[in-house]
Amino acid sequence: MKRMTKQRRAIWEVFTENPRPLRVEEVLALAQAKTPTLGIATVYRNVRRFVDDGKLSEVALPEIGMLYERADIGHHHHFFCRRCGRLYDFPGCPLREDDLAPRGYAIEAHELFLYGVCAACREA
Amino acid sequence: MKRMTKQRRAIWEVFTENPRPLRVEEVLALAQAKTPTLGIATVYRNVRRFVDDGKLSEVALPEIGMLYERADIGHHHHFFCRRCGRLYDFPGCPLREDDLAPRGYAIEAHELFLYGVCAACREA
DNA sequence: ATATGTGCAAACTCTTTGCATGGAG
DNA sequence: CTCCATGCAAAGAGTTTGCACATAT
Repeated sequence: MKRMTKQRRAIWEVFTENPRPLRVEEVLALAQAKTPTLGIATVYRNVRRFVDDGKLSEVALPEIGMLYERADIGHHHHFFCRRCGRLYDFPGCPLREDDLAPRGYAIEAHELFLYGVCAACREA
Repeated sequence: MKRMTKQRRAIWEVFTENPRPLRVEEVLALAQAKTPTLGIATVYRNVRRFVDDGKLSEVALPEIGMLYERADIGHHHHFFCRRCGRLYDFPGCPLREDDLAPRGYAIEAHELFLYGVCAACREA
């Protein structure tokens, strides 16, 4: 990361101020509050860059698309509320990779997506 | 499903002859062997239709995109081999949905994706 | 005979890239 | 002062849609 421009700083701040998976369009909207001239190509270039540098993780959600969140929050999974459309981080992991593989297969990583109704929507 | 055209029949046959998740481009190539004039728009329209009718399931794979497979093969998960790029169905499921939800959340569905190296690639 | 289905091409969405300008170091 | 980064606009990839023609029923 050679130069810290105001655009790059604004994009990074969006991720620290919003600790959940964000879409590129959300990042653009939130960062434009700080740097109004910001263009979407710059957002794409910077999130890619942050991912390459290990500062952001990609969250590729079936049906929803690619989102990004800070990489330093540890292994966890995601829950998508079908009623309100919000995406939640669920801490922890119910899986042991050793138990998942048929003989001969080596599991190196996994992703688990949960769908349902969140606590807030169930109460409403 | 009002009419059984030769295109629709060819597309369906591709799924019965290839019982694994298929990309739209694969479906097109395989079905064109049966119906050379087949266009890609027809494939898109038909897989959508089959999904709506419950005959195909969508398999939305992070990083890979949307694939389709017969809906009658039951609950299972998918394994992506990082070495050869093949996608495998893994029978069964290591999860109990009841155990996954923090208090107040209702889990209605889940998807699990596994990444690693398949048995064939490990032997090679 | 009639309306659904097809094929083509244009439109659309999401993402990437080329290039001239701007600004961090 | 240099070179990396930005903004714009154009280019790509993947998917959807409008329309006239073809065809299953």
